[in-house]
Amino acid sequence: MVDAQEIGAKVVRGPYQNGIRRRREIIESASRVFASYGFVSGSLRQIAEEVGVTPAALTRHFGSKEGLLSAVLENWDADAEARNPPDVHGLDYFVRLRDAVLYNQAHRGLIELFLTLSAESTHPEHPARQFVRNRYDRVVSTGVQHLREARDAGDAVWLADELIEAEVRSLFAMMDGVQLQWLIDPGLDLVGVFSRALGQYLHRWTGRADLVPGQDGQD
Amino acid sequence: MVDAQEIGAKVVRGPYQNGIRRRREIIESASRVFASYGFVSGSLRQIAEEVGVTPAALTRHFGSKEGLLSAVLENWDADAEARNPPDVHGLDYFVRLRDAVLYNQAHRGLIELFLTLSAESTHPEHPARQFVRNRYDRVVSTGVQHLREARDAGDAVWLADELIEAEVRSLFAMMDGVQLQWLIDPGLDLVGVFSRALGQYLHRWTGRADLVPGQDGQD
DNA sequence: GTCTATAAGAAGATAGAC
DNA sequence: GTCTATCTTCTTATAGAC
Repeated sequence: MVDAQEIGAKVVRGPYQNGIRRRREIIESASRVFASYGFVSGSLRQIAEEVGVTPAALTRHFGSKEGLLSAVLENWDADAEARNPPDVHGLDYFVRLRDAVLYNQAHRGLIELFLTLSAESTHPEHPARQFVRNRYDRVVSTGVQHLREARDAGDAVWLADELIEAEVRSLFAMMDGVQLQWLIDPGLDLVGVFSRALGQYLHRWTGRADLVPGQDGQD
Repeated sequence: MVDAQEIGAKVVRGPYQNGIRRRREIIESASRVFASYGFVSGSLRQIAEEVGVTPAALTRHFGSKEGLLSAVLENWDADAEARNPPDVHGLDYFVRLRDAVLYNQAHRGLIELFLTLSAESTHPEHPARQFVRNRYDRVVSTGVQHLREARDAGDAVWLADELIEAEVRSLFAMMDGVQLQWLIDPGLDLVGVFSRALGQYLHRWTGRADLVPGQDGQD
């Protein structure tokens, strides 16, 4: 990689550094605002105020409000991708979901953004519709792949492929739903309820009882 | 009941009838709009246009936009209340959930309204926040009550009360989540995925295998 | 890069005519 | 009961100064 400051034998004192930092600040602020108010109701003004610039600066950076949404979604995806280790396979993938929920509990904005945009993009003309749908397809097919792997390796009981998809879909549905309940009532023992239910899925798939956590959600 | 038209021995040609019908039309239209766009983004203009009146007529009827939301929520609650038969107890209550999902599938607006408002009211200052939270508490405690009843009658295995609440919460979470997936991708076999997952809960609670439906979701 | 100023429109709500 | 007309505020986006 060539350092941008040395291109053309002339040292360019960088406005770039500031621009990149600003861009990141804006995306983070926009994520918060879209998470709280949705894309339609969240305003550029609000985001600009949080960052400490004017709304005009935002459209300058991202072209339009939808451009900003795209940047937020890309950022979200990249974050999520970077977070899950690539060497986890089969049943371990599902055991790890407990960590994902733990992470979400500590980063409320993430799950808020996901659920808010998901519900909102239910509408056919929502700009994030395709993104949400593709993401769900990806998540489900990843889950299916891992459960199939576990089955073929003999770690899980035999399940027909259609049943595997139904199992994976209902597991992720439960995960989303519990997180929604937690958003509505933060007093809920999110990790406890989730990991117990997760344990029931693992128990059913493997026949092993040692995968069901205690009632406090600890192993 | 006294007929309003006969009060005071004089026949009053009723503007009431029209008013009541209008009111119902407005509430139905508002339910659709709030379901599609959420409360914050859904506009009085849009609703007024659907009904064929001006926005001023709406604020005349309901005082404010929030007043209209209250009417929508009350209407929704009353509908739901009227729909579930009161003589269903214990395990039957959960078996009936399959019918509820079937009904929701045929009335997409209902589940759309619920999920849209739930996600939206995640925000502390949303006017429907308390309503959504109370409704969830009611749903969960009703479920807990029925499962406890089943347990005490010997229809379900013994489960500690805290475990019962976790089971009920994860079941309703799964139900919401599957419905969300269906809203995002209407091609999904909603009833199939749900009733299979429901069957797994019933199977776990009772030990009976005959409660798990076939892979096509039929009994 | 960020600003001010402003365009062009849509929002909720109110006043008063009919 | 519903209308028209109007008020105030807020929206996204653009033009041009610095």
